[in-house]
Amino acid sequence: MAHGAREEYVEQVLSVVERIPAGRVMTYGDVAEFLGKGGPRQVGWVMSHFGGAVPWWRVVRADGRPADCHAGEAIRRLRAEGTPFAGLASERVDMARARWDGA
DNA sequence: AGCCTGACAGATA
DNA sequence: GTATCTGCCAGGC
Repeated sequence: MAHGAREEYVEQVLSVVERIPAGRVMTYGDVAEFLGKGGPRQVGWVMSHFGGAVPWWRVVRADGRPADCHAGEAIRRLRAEGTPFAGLASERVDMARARWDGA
């Protein structure tokens, strides 16, 4: 389809994010690597424009911290669904326990 | 084409 | 711990 490449990529990114179980997270890089195309920045681009329809708070940066522009809201939602954090007062997700590979 | 920007990542100081 | 740089891929001008 025309300009379909972009929309198709958007669809694929959103479908992966949609499948992330509650209490788990994926990094931007993980999503891109799982799809086998694009990169962390492309996933970020998709989320910024179409992420509103999926559990966007389950996509975090590689260090376990949500993106800066919605950090507070994301952390609140992650805590609400029982996502493990690096510390009680930490704003970083415990990646060793919460990281999901997409399988 | 060139240049800047970005919900990123890794390395380095 | 923070600050900065480079690599990455795509969009907008």
